[in-house]
Order: sequence, then structure tokens, then C-alpha cells
Amino acid sequence: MAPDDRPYHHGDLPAALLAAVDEVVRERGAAALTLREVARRAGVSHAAPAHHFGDKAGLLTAYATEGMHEMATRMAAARTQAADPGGVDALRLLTDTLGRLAVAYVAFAVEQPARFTVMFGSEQLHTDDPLYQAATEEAFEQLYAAVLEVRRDLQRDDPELMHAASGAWSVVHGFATLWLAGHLDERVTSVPPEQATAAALGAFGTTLFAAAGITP
Amino acid sequence: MAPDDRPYHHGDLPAALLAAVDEVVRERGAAALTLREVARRAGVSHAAPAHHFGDKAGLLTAYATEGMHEMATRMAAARTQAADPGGVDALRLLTDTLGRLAVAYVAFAVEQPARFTVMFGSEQLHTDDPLYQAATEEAFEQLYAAVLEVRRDLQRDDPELMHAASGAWSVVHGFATLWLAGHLDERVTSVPPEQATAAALGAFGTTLFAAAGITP
DNA sequence: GATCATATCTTGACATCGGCAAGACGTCCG
DNA sequence: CGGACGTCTTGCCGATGTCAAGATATGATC
Repeated sequence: MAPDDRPYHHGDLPAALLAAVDEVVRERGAAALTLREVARRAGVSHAAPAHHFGDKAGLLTAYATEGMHEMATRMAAARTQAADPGGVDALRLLTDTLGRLAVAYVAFAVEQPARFTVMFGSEQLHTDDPLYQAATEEAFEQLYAAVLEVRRDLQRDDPELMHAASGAWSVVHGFATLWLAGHLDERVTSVPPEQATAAALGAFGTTLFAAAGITP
Repeated sequence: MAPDDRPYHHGDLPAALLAAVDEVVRERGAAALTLREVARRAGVSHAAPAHHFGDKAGLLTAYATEGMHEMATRMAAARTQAADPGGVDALRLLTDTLGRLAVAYVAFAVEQPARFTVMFGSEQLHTDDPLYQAATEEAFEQLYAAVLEVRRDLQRDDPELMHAASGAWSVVHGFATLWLAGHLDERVTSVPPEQATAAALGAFGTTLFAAAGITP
């Protein structure tokens, strides 16, 4: 197509830029992303992105927020999903709500590693952005609700509940992060993320039991 | 001192450069670090760092490796430390070997957030560097040994042991990472890392027990 | 102790980047 | 029909990482 096929006004440049970010990030990784490359892919000048997103961090924050929403949606789906009545695996941890949430979290990260890395790459984001914070809380709220389902003894605003949810978030987030950084043993990451998550969480839970002197 | 006080040969420029990296990273964060700024602080030309470390990623990898060693040392100290015979806290998780390791891990991250961020910022590191990998395994080995202490039922090369150690690493790493990224609630991070780690791990452990139908 | 290879560091240059200011262009509302 | 406004371009700036070539000191060899 001739270069002048493109009208002066793009139509929906913000969306096109976010799509270009996704392209670059998938191909070259988050660190190699430049504003000018994004602009080139969207077919606009190098200064166009700044007009809509302020600066590079603003563009990445918008991209990260998009990803947070998608992850929160997938977590919500996993949480409300009917439990598999047949399967009973290690400590019943992986068939209940909390287990399905963990699997959804890790699966999202492994399927979209570059996106996940940007989402939590706080150094190049505007972490005080209200939309970003809201999207993050939306995802964390899923974990919060799942823990509340298990801990019937707790009130909604109990600090203990917050601590428990933070711990739950930590284990899935750490597992995903270490996986993407290549720090986990190949014996762990050579199977699909669903199985790997189940194995690691099950083994860790058993270890906690053993540490507490319980052998179920 | 006059600018010509400095001899042509520095003496130990690599060490001086690593110290300069630490300065910059503490003051401005890992993302704001530039080779030229490091060179300025060390009092050498802008191209000097490349001679010793190849490129920017090489310098950061050396700095990360240094940090990994320090963390591994602190973890080893925590592991071999005598257990506090008096204290018995939530599920006895925090006074045993595994608990002390967790506290050491999180405390290191919170005390030196920028350094910790660089250590696991795989995007700007040469993660295939043998020294870096060795230092990482040195730290992980501490967790591995601690889990083995608890899981007497397992052999050293049992995959279950690897999964359990990966889970243990995940929870402490995720907690530290989320903390540094500012994603944890203020009620969690407003206390010293030792207490916060104990609270989150304890509450999470209790939740796992509840999910398994155990009420200790 | 002189000579020369080698390691260390400097100088200069280049392409590229993010951000800014000013202007061109299109749209929309009066 | 006209002017205000949002959209995008052009041009430019300082700064950065990397490379090549040169200068300088060290250490080994004779």
C-alpha cells in the first residue's frame, strides 16, 4: 500500500500502539522495547506515542494495566469455576478454589512471559497510576476472596486474612517469577504449568505439614 | 585533590566500578544506572568499564553475582544458627531452619532493595554467566538443604524434594518481590521484615491446613 | 637494565534513544 | 463558514552504549 493510504488521523492510535507494544515485547523482550520502534510498527511518527501516553513509562503502564485486567478476568473465571468432583490430588490443594487460582496465575505468566514481566516491572512503570493500581487490586481481590472461602474463622477486614492472602499471592507470584527468570530446575519446568504448579505447591504444603509435625 | 593525582592505572578498577554501581543503584535505582555515570564516580573515562566487564549487562551481572554470594552467606548463617528454644510461634514454622531461612531471605531483600532487584532482573543480565549461575545455585542450595532437614522421608535426588524446595523458594521470593514492588498492603509492610514474614507465612500455613481440613 | 609484548585506560566517533517545542493537519462545534 | 481544539509531524537536543584507534603503564624476556 502506498504510504499516503494512511490518513492524517489514525482512528484509534492508542489501541494500535498497545498492540505494537505487545508485538515488540513478545519478539524482543521488555527491555528491548523503544518508543520509536513502537511508533514505526504503528506507522506513525516517533513522537506520536508521547501525545497519548505522556512518556515511555506511561505507555508501558497502560500496557501493564491491560494485562492486569486480563489476568484478573482469568483468575475470576478460575475462582467461580465448578470444582472437579473426581480429582483428589496432593492435600486436595489443587482442586479447590485456591488451587485453581494458583494454576490460573502461573499459567497466565508462562503463556505470556513478556507481558507478565512488564506488568510487575515496577521500575519502568508509573506505579502510582490509579488505573494500574485498580487493576492490580482487582487481581489481588480474587486471591483475597479465595482465602476467605477457606478461612471461615476470619472476618473480611481481619489482618490475619490480609496476611494469609499476601502469603498466597507470594507463593504463586514467586513461582511464576522464578520460572520466567529461568531459575527453576528443568525437572520442574519441563511439564505444563498446571502440573508444575500442582507438584510444587503440593510438595511445599506437605513440607509445611512435616515441619509442624503433622503427617497426613 | 588535583585531577592528575590519579595515576593512569587505577589499581583495582573492577572493585571500584562495582562499588560505584552500588552507589548509583542505591541512590537512583537500578533502571537509572548508566555506564557513564559509574565511570564518572570511579574517576575513569566512559569506556573503561567495558574493558573489564565487556558491556553493561556484564557489569550488572558481576554486581548481581556479588549480591548472590552475600545473600547465600547470610542464608547459610541463618540455617546453621541454633534454634531459639524459647519461642514457639505460629505452627513452629518460624523458629525452625526453614523459617529462619525465609526471614533471612526477605530481610536481605528489604535491606538492599535495589541490589535485590538487580540480582533477579534477568532482562539486563547475562544469565548464562557461569559465575552468576553458580552463585544462584549456592543460595538455592541452602533452601534445598533446609527442606531436606524437614522431609526426612525423601532422598537427596528425589524430584519431590526439588518441588518442595522450589515451592519454598517461591514463597519467600514472591513475598520479597511483591514487597519491593509496593504491591503489599501497608498493614503487612509497616512492621520489620522479620515480623512481616512470620505473619504472612504463618497465616498462609494455617490457610493450607484449613484447606486440607486440618485445624491444629 | 633495555626491549618489547601485553594489559590498562583514554579519546573520539557513531547510531540510537527519550523528550521537548513548534508547526502542520484534520475534525467538530458554534 | 470560521475558529477552537485535538491529533500527529518535523526538527532538534542532550545523553547513552558500543566500537575502533591511540596513548600509557606494567611485566616478562634477554
